[in-house]
Amino acid sequence: MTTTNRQTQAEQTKQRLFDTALELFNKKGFDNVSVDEIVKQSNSSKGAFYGHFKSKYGIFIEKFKEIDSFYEEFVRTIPEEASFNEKILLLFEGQMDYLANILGKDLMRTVYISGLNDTDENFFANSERSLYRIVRGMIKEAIERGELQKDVDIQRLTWQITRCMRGTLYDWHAFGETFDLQKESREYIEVFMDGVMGRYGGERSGNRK
Amino acid sequence: MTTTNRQTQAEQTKQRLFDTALELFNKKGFDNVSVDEIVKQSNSSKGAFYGHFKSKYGIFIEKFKEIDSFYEEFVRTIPEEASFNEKILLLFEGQMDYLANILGKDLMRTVYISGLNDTDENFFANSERSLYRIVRGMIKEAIERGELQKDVDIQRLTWQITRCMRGTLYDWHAFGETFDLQKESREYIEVFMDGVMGRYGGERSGNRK
DNA sequence: TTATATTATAGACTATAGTCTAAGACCGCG
DNA sequence: CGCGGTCTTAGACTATAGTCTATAATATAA
Repeated sequence: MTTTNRQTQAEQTKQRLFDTALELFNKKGFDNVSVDEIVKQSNSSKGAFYGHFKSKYGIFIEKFKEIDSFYEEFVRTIPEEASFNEKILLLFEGQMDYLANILGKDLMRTVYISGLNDTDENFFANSERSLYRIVRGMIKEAIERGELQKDVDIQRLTWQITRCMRGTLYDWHAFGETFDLQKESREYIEVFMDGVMGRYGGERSGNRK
Repeated sequence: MTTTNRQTQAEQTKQRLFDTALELFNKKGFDNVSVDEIVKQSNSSKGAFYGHFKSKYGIFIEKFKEIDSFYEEFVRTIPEEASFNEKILLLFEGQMDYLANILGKDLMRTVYISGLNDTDENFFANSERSLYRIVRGMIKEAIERGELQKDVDIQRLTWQITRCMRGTLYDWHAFGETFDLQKESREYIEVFMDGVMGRYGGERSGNRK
């Protein structure tokens, strides 16, 4: 199955549309860029655009998916010996930093809007995302180390912990400029993790239960 | 400042648009109803529509605001003697029931989309909402009763507890049909409240700290 | 190599949310 | 009563996301 010339061309067209769109979005904001503008500046066409992307949102969603390689990189910087609780806190910190400073608020807003529109088949619900695999891994490790009880429902806890992210990120947009993402994120997950450790903490976690 | 005939007329037009729109939304779904269709079926016009509502979303947002009178009613059914923790759990249960069975998922979806679009001046961020006043009231009461420590940051805790609602409701849409709102809501807030009581619980709460 | 099938792209077209302006109806005031 | 001003509404108009169809270029198979 060798790559034909035509496929290469198509890939280049897609890349050109992608780069141009991102550049325009960053310069003028998602809402102030039209698809016509993107295709014109890419010397391309509507047909090409919608052949490569499902919608205008598709550009930002594709960019957003890069976050998974960030996660993979980032977890490697987390010290092996840190406790489960510390690891989760570090993950939140790193993630929020990446979202705010690399991807940006406008991109995240559109991704969250898509999550509400494509009510099925959206990225959040895909349990194979790196993020979910990483959190599941941390939970499994914590169980092995006796930090969490053996009978924790791993999948459920994964959804719950990542829901803390989604809730905080939603509020980041809903609450406007005054919202301090890092601070809010940390304070919130700290409380939640207290609850988690109180409920599911194993013998090695200092849990009194 | 007596109500003029003209104001009455306008109010009737608005009401007609409102009722017709809701009827159509419920019948066909928000995305499958056009504003043209609404105004035609209301024997009205675009000008009238946009004179009364800020956008197509405005209809559902206005309907959503009715939830505040529901909250006011509902809290009166919560037993005075219940603990802070129990009160919060009951509030969540009642709320989710109302949202799922009275307002409906489609309405909630559009309200949550609006929260992401009108990044300032949206309903969530308005701290005078009944919901927020009620939660603040519960927290204050819990402090008075010694269930929470005296130095709890009331406003912060209010935002955090209600963020549990927002996170869960976001997931309700993002995770499609398999998501059991009541179950997810309860399990999530239980963990969070464990964290809250562990951190901020007073002498009367059985907190060991 | 030629004929047939496939596919990427161009761009006209559609659907629809929201804007804008004019006009008519009603209001309050003299 | 009548006049100037104001509010409500009608509906044409604009902007724009997304669809659809035709075409040309390329791939494939004989």
